[in-house]
Amino acid sequence: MSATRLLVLGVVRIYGRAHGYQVRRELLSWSADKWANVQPGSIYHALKKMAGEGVLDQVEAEAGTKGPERVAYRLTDAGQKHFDQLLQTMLAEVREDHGGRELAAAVAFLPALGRERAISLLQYRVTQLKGQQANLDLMLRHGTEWGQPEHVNALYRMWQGQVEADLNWAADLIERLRAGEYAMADDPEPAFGRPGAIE
Amino acid sequence: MSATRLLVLGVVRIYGRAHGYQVRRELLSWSADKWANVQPGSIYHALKKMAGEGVLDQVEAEAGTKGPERVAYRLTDAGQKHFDQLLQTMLAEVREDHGGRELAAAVAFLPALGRERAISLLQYRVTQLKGQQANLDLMLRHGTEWGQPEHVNALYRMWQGQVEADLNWAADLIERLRAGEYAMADDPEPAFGRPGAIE
DNA sequence: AGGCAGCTAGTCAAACTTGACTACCGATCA
DNA sequence: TGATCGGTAGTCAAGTTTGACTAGCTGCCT
Repeated sequence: MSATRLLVLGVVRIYGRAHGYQVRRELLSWSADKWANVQPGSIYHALKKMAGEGVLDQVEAEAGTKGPERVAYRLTDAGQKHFDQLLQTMLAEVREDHGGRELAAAVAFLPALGRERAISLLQYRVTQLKGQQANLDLMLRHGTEWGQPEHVNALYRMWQGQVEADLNWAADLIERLRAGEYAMADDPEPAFGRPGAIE
Repeated sequence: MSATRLLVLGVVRIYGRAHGYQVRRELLSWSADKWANVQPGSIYHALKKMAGEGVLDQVEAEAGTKGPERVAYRLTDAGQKHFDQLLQTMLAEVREDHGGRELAAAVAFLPALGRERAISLLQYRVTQLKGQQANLDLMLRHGTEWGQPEHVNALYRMWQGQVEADLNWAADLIERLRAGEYAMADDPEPAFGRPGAIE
């Protein structure tokens, strides 16, 4: 539902100022149309919607530039906050993220969170996932007792596998971040030599 | 996109004849509003749409029954075919199934496929997943060479984990089906004693 | 010069989803 | 008796997504 918003907002943030087609092209180059299904219409819609909400500012294109309209946008302060908010929520919260779309979008902007912040959000995610795991275990054990057809177990096993994979991934990512892997926005000395690779 | 269709169609199929609220209640009792996000509007919409397409027949409610309208539906022959078609596709095809919604819906009706058919569809799925796995491996190995920011690796690892979980689940389900687990629609002697549990 | 292929930029109707809302009925309870 | 609570059945406007379509410009070929 808001994977599109995050992606659009994030791309505008990267460019500082961007018009619709620019966002569209960038996202296409990330193949985001596949893993987050962002279609042109959704992008332009999100842009307009957010402009209406005040998280984006419509900046007129520099005069004299030829071609069609080309309306450009820029993040407002509220926009920055909104971006952070979305990013945090999507990384930390599990909810029925339809197909990991939102999580994937969040990971795409991972460095924008600080290293420590990313780590604690992921820890929160891990906690939630453990809770889900416990629930699913219960379901599997006592589900058939409670009159459900047995093949529903296959469903529970599927969800178990997904939750476990997510859990392992998150735990692994936490460790990598702790080890200094990946360049994060708040890393000191962003000089050459790559700040703190595996060491 | 069509998880709703399959669920609605499947419930009507089970009842033989059902009206909207009945379908809605049944799906709610499966918590399908959570794992497949089926909301009332979608259900009634799907029902009408499919009636328009000829896969469902509008049967008038028996006269004299009180209360509001209560329009009932029944599967046509085309409806049976459509149901089979959807079920097969969603079980076998991986595609960007947004959040496993479609797969979950398919598993809910697993017994409706025969045992052998379910097995071969799952085998097809396994094949596809192996292909995806190979692709992701490539991406992970040569991705950073190709100018992508390193944190994109976290994305690939996430997808890898998901694909692997799906793969293991499918393989496990195949074995369980082979071992005779779960009552399938085409099992011989559906007598008491549970046909062919683990043996 | 003419033309046409392809990129740029975005629009739009149709489809679908959301979930709050209406309205009817039976039962319970003071 | 009549107020009101909960279950039944469905509608509807608003919001969102889809992806095919329009239309201007540029560069290149002939």
